[in-house]
Amino acid sequence: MTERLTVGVAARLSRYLQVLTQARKMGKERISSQEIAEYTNINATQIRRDLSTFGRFGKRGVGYRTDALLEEIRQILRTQGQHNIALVGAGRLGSAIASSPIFAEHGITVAAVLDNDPEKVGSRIGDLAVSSMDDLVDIARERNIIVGVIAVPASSAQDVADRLVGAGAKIIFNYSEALLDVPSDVNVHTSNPAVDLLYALYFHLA
Amino acid sequence: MTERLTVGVAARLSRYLQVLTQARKMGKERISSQEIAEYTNINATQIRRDLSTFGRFGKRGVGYRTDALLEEIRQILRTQGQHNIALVGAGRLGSAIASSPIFAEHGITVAAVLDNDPEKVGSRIGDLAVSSMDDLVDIARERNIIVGVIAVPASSAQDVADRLVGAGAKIIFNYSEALLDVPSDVNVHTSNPAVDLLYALYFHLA
DNA sequence: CACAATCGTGACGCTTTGTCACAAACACTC
DNA sequence: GAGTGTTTGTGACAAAGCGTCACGATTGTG
Repeated sequence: MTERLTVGVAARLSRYLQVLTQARKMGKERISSQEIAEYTNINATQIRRDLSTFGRFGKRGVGYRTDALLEEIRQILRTQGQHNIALVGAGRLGSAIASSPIFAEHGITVAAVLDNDPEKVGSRIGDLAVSSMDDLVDIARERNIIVGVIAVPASSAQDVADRLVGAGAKIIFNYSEALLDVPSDVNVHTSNPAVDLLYALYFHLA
Repeated sequence: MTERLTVGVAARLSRYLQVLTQARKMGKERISSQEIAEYTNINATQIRRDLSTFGRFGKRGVGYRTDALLEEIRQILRTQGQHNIALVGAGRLGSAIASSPIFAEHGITVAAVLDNDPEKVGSRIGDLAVSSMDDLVDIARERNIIVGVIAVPASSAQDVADRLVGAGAKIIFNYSEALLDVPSDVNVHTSNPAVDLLYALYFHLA
């Protein structure tokens, strides 16, 4: 067992993953640290240093093989397998997430879409049927789900979070504005585009 | 004119902003560095240090006044005003973004929704009419827009990015998987939930 | 073979962050 | 109004992380 990566390194590896995935899709077979640097705004030397910690993946004078490097990074992050996630909320945002191809590319499967609204239960989103919230516990157990995504209005977000935790979720992606109260062994990632935007604006104006 | 903040400080201030906004909505009039720390996983001492760089906003023995601190931070980030953004893509994701209350709370107005599809042009999303992409340049000039949000499939994302740049956009939020090529004075933020999820998974499994 | 490109890596200094410690200010109770 | 507990503001210092320069090693190309 290798030591645990620091937050910074893991974050940068994730960025590399993102760039490499896209590069592969665009048919690029090789990529240099310089090119990755342009897309990520991360220093090229830093990139090489990050990668060389885990092995010699590149060829001098040539660069890295896109495919191979992608696999290496996934291995480092130990996320090569298939992961099932549960999505709560079958509204506009939920539908958008469920039908996005972005997850499948990274080995993540939206294994269930759930909603409280009886009218939505049973309807189809992509090739998934919307399940009732009452089935959450069973579904989570059956499909080995530890990641939940919350795509409901802020008013019911805490309730959904409680139920996800009750069903065994350990990682929650929160797309509502609500601040969630969860046990300390559960990890919440709240995404707030508005705040990210203000952050970006600051650097633009400076 | 104060000096420019470092990336780290600005990022943390943004997190505080997020927490404070929610705290205010929940009717909390005062908040302590300790409480902010619990929601952000940022050290309480660090929080106090960050804030004290810009003034003495808190009261010893009491904490910070939510309202006042919120305003202070917005002032530090120089983002108190009203900001107009253009949203391209009137599909599921676009609609979800356009009708989210999350932006209004932070002084950000979705000033225009645009789409290529003639069938969508003219239809309403919330209280906005969808405009044609052809009107982008005019709209951007009239409403002083420098921020564009891309909510279209990856295949047309680069095209949209080019047109946004042509219309004067300096900050682009990209919700597609595509890697975008833009001039160096334009700032691209690509959001990839799948990669963020792998990142979170790594720390869970470790 | 000469040359250009690119990786891998040592070295070093700067910046940022984490942490302990503690005085000053405030609220509350009795 | 004295005493107690809470919380901020801040100094000091150690640890970690990052940026950068430099340079040899390796590979592809003409």
